[in-house]
Amino acid sequence: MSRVTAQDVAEEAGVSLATVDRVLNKRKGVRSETIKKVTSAMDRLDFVRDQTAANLARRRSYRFTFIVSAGETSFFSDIQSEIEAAKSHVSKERVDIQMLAVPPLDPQAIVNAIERLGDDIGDGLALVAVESQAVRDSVNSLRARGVRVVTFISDIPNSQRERFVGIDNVAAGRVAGSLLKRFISAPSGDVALVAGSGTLRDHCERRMGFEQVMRTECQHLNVLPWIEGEEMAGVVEEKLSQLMADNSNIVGLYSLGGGTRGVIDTINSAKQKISVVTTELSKHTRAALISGTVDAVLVQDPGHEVRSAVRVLRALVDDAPI
Amino acid sequence: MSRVTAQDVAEEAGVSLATVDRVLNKRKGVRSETIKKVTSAMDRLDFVRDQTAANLARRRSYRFTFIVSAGETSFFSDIQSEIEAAKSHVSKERVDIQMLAVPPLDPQAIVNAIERLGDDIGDGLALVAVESQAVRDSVNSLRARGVRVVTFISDIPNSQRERFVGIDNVAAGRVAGSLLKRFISAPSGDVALVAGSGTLRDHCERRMGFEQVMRTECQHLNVLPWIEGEEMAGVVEEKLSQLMADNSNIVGLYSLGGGTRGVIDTINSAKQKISVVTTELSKHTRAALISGTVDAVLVQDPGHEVRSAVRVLRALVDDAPI
DNA sequence: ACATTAATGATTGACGTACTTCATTAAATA
DNA sequence: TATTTAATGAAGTACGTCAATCATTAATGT
Repeated sequence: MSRVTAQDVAEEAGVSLATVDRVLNKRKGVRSETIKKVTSAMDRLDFVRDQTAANLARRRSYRFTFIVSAGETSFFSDIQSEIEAAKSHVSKERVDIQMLAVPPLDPQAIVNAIERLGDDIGDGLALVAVESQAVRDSVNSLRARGVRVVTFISDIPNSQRERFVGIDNVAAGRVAGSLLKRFISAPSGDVALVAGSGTLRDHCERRMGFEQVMRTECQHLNVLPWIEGEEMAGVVEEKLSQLMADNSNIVGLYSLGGGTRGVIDTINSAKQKISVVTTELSKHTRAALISGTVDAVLVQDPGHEVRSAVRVLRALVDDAPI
Repeated sequence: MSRVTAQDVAEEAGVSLATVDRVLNKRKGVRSETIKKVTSAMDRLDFVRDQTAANLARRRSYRFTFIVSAGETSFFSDIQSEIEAAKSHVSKERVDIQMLAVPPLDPQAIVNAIERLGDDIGDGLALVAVESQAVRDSVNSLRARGVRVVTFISDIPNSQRERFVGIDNVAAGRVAGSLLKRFISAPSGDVALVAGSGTLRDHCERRMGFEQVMRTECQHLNVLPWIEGEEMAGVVEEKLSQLMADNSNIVGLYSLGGGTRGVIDTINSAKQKISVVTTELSKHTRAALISGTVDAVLVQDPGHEVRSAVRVLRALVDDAPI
């Protein structure tokens, strides 16, 4: 009934506990023949090493850092509270999480934060990334130091980050596109795009997916150049109301992240009937969904993302399959 | 740097380690005054007890049982493989998971399985429930024995199950309804509903949400009595093609779970143009989505559900907040 | 003042693994 | 054969907590 221990393996293999330990931790000084004896005994007995006991003995406690944007959007404050929640949850299992909020859309701020942390960054970093060569370099040098790095929400491809935790943003953009296609009944017209910034990979990817659909399936619709709101509702509101004043032909809008509240306020005070698809579920979008201002909201669950990031980082540190 | 231990707390409080332990485990024989000294020392030092070390000392290993339907739908086989994946993942952390697949839609099968398991059920049970008094009683008696029980995917309200892990099915139904509303351009017509069974709470709830939207926002559409496919593609295909042969006025269809493959096959071979919304992402629905047979698929991520169930069960056993 | 009870300390051996040290054995080399 | 080298065993300490035992001290009742 009770679990198989390394001691059991030792007996089964006819060797000493010390040898099993040497095999387990890949230390030298064991003949390949005996290694085989031990490993075969292991899977004969279905041995799985008790990672928690191992961590105890190693006196290893995982230390992870989360760097997130301090944007004023409720999406990011949601993420922060989810990280806090995860933190107190996993602290019972010897994993410490520290969170750093940096100014949004500022690659240098991220780089500085990483520099300032130094070794205090711990065993792993989860990063809401901004695409920039400086950040990429920073990530790569962390990896060279053995720090495990994952990106979440927004990715930095071509960097040495080991994983991206999050949704398939291109697919999300495509879904938004096909939804908007259905919602728009007008025979033709313009479609507005509102985003946070072109340096955010997730925004670019959603845009890609969206434009794919528009190009192939909605020749009757014309996608306007996107509005960059820099994660601030005020900026979005200003730029968007300007755009809508200039252009009375807008029939649809896709808010693909950042400053959705500004979008909602603008649409509310406008007279045009516009079909709207947004990202991020918050109290604002929820209300707008119910009132009919917004036709659909594409949700990503921040709690899920945070927990996945922790899980993946832990697996990376343990060299376990994901 | 290193973590605060119970020993540190003892020194800070000016008591012995034994006393701290008594407080920690709520054992008797400590004056309430001393309890206060200890607890205040604890939060002065930010002590969090190392749950993994505690489990080791207690030689506690969590044992959970998952009971799922052995339905032929790919949704359930997905769930089964996700459970297998979770199993090997958490086995490193002294939690053992056993999975039992029972015939679908058979409350008695669930009850029998629980009886047969006896104490072998372990510390907790995660159950894909079928609504029935027998199952409810069975769950309640488990709870009385101290076994923690959560339902997932489908709930059994009014039972003593402690949590439901899964999506808000009423909301999912509403989303399906409002999507279908947009997709259907015909001025009037009938809408077909395909489900697994009325004894599955999740199906009923999705139906509720769906009909809510239809009733309030789609007076031009008439929802037909639902088809129960009993989780078998063949049955669905038979009943649905019959229905479509009898009724040429069908303009929309909501497949709210179970036997979606049958729906797709039927629609494919029919000549009518019908707007379709389904649940469960699988290779069939994916293909149908791309080919245009299906207009939208509402996904729930089985891996996420399984991991949540494990997490919740563990927290329940530890008496930790969720 | 004495016996009784309750509260606390001190100590110890688990739990399953990591890691080190020292001794022993076997095999390879001179 | 003597000597070096490599492989293994045996034994111990540590990690942070649990749980039990026994000894000690303080508070209570008679």
